[in-house]
Amino acid sequence: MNKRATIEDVARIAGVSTATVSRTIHTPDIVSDSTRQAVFGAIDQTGFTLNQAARNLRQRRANAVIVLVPDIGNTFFSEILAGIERVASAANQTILIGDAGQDPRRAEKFLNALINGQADGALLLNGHLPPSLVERFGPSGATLPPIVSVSEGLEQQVVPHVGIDNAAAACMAVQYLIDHGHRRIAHLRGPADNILTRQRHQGFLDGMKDAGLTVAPDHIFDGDFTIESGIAAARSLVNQTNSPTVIFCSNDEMAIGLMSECAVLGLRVPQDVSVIGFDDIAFSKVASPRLTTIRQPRLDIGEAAMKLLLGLIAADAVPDAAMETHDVQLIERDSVRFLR
Amino acid sequence: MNKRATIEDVARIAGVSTATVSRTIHTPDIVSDSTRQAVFGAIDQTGFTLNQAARNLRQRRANAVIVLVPDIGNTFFSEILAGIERVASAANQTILIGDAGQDPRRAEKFLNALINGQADGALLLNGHLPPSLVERFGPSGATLPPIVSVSEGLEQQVVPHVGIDNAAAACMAVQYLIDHGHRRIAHLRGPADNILTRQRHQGFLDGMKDAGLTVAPDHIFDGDFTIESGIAAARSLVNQTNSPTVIFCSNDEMAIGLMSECAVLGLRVPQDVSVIGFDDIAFSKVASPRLTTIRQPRLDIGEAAMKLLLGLIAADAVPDAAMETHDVQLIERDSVRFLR
DNA sequence: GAAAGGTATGTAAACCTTTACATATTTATG
DNA sequence: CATAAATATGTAAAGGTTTACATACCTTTC
Repeated sequence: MNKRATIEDVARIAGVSTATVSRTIHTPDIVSDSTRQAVFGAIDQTGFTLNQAARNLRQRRANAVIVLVPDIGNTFFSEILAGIERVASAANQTILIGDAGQDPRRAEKFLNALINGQADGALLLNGHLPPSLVERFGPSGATLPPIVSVSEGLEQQVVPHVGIDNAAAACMAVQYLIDHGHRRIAHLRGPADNILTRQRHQGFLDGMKDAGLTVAPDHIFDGDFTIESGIAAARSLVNQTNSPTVIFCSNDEMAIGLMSECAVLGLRVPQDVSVIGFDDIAFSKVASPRLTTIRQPRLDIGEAAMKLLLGLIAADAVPDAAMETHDVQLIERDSVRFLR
Repeated sequence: MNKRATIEDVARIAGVSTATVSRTIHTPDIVSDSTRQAVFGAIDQTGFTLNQAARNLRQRRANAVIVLVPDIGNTFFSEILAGIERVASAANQTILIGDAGQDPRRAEKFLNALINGQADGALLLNGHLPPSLVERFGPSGATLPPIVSVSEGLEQQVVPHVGIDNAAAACMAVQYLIDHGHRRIAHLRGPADNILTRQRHQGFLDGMKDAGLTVAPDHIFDGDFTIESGIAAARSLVNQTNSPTVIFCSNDEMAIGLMSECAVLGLRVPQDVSVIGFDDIAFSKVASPRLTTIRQPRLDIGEAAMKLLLGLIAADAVPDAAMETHDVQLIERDSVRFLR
């Protein structure tokens, strides 16, 4: 059992001190040619790699960030993750992914990584900053560690945020529907405690109000961002007397579930009822009919968030509440009918 | 700037030695009641948390495993991940997720975590064990660190594997199609260099052969597991004279893309052509028509793989080439027509 | 040729735990 | 009551880096 080579082994073989080895590795330029050759030779010979735990301990830095997602099995998040991953990897940062689920205690547990030195910063995709963390770092979170919220904003936005203007985007969707002759517009919302739900619903209401339209109470459906809740919405829709001409769904999963169930129930989309979604996930362009929706630049958002976080970490800066808003785009496909 | 509390601070406040604090934290039972109280009191007072880097360094253990996926934005992997995550979290293990993409160098880079002490084991979902790693750990990989391959087997299966019997599953799909009266059966394959592609294609060929059926050369389509390649397959299908009655797609993404494009091209599924998929991703049950497919128990596979890996790590055992095969299930929906 | 500056390297402390070993105290045993 | 065993705690080394500071040597400059 030959144990792993340490920097000391390399130093001995190369005939230099450990300090020189360390320098050779991190700043090759400052050592002499002969030393550099000797050290790299010894490294090759021993198969040495730096022990990260020792490095992290000494530097008091983890070179890792934690990414907290509400559901890693959800394609929406996994594409943001891909953006995060890309930037992290380029910056030689490890990402620790935590699936917080619905359990705030799990979220808290993951964020412990910030305190115990496992991570230098955090990306919050689940819209919740555990109060205990804020508490720990003094009143008003004045000295919070580097944290950036992504996509879902926080109740108290005490850290920078990267995402879109959800209300404006929802309002834009409504305007598009109105332009297409729709008046009886329904909204299938997300889960009640979600901040996106509120923002998008507000945008929906604003859009309706701007156009002088009223919203029938039974034109507001409650879902939870899952395919299943879209299916359920279709079922309650079909029993309705004063039926809407179009349903604005707060995400694509629900829209796709809803359209699928409409087909089962004999309701044609868009002839009998139109549907518009939100997010533009990959499957939206192969849904039946192909789903008109609002595209979020998820990859960009993930990349931007990670860059922002790295900046925060590098500058050793305390996060403020700056917002970085990315543009959305309405993707016109076949699920919204033009009413004459 | 009050720095973080160390175990020494806690020891001082509690009036004990650092060794006792460490013991109190990890094996509370072996210290006296009064000591325990004093230590926990001091911990609360200081807000102390263990520095993981120091712990990892001393224990020569990272309490983390690396998970290598080919594409984190793919729903198929993200559900396996959810299973992995669940078990890891219960065992207090951190998971480091690496998106290897198509670049073997990136995979290698991530697996460095095994060598530099950042991870105690690895879960390989991308079907490739970098040769350099095997080389490093001696001939025939006799002393490889704990590694388990998941879903995609390795060319040289030198580590345990958790997945399904892909050939048998593909064969089962073919039999199902034959039972439904199909004879001209096509196969839309995955990317050429993928081991799943070979296994599933072999199963397809076996199933055809068993039934005494021949496969027309132009009934083999090449895809790459993406929605887009399904769309492309539909386009080449439509130009064909000797057209198949059904297409067995090597995954659901391609099947869904194919069905969507068939609709665009005026080809009705399943009246004009039937489709069967593989994986049973969430969107398959809301595709149009609802997709008949083969379900892989992804959550189970993820959980089983992680458990296996943890066992390997705990036992300090060298992995062998054991296989753990999970059962698949044919999910019958509406995309395969019963030919009279 | 002495002083100053630059370059390359070495020495040793620090980072924060865990744990083998030693020691002190208490309890059980004959 | 002496001894053995069990319990509770302390001491100090070890884990593998990085880095402030010191040192040695080589150039340059006046």
